[in-house]
Amino acid sequence: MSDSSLAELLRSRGLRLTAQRQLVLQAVLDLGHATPEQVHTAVREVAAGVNITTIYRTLELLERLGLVTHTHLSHGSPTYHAAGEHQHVHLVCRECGAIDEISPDMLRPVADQLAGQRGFQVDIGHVALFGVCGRCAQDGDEK
Amino acid sequence: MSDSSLAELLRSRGLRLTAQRQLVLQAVLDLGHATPEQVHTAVREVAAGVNITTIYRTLELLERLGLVTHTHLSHGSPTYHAAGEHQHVHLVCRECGAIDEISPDMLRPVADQLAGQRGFQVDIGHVALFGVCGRCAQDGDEK
DNA sequence: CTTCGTGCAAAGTGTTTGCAAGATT
DNA sequence: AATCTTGCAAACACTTTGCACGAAG
Repeated sequence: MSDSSLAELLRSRGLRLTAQRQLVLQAVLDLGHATPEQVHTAVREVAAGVNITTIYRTLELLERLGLVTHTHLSHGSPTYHAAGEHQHVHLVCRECGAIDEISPDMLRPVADQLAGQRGFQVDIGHVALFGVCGRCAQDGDEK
Repeated sequence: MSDSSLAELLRSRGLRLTAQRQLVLQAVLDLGHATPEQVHTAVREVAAGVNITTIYRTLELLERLGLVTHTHLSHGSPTYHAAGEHQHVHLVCRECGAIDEISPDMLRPVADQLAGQRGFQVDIGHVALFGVCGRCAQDGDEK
């Protein structure tokens, strides 16, 4: 389904549809959100020879095309999402690293306020809230 | 002022008070928020020979001691803050990279809701909201 | 004088770049 | 056939580790 839109987007810019590009996009769609490394692993399950360099280049390309975006959750590598999909806000636990998702509606009032006050357009689908999750908060109390 | 608390914290754990540790803490306090590299630069203005390795190790130590924390704003290096200081929420512009700060009060309702609903304790002082700042939003429109 | 901390150099990650061979249109 | 893409290898930026010397308690 999104293959056709990928093909169109590429064609309209004089770019080419390749197996790698389809596979990377498919991997991001399948994985929900994933690091370049995770995408690489997923892609290689189907096409063994694909190089990590191509993953990076393709993710960047797909982002320029507006098909995916990325966020930075905690340390290390960025996480890629399909763009325009069910957006979500990430809750990242500093203790255990768990990543939870909540509806972006929760932040809408804040986003509206910021847009009104200073014209800042919050990318509401890619917010990460750091903190301590319920489980770890309990564990901490017990100590 | 915080030198004394640093000294106490170190002593209570059998660790030693060194010039480097004082300087790194001071740099973080002075800079408000800074990357390891920026801390390094600041420290070297006072003590030329201090190695970047020591900056990393000391920031990690100060974080364990609860004196500083770090966040990830956009790509690249983490940003260190004094812990417990005037907290702030970061607005990071995806286009121009500008970092703005707003009061954490704005997020308090959201934080309270999350704490109530699922026990997630948002680290409200270290939230980064990504998006497009007012200036870049305008520029984008004109294209 | 004992143990901890630092500097230095080297090894690790994760990511980007240059270029020739290969694929797509 | 023309030009975009890929793979490979090397370069990079940032961070961590091992070890011997130096410093703090």
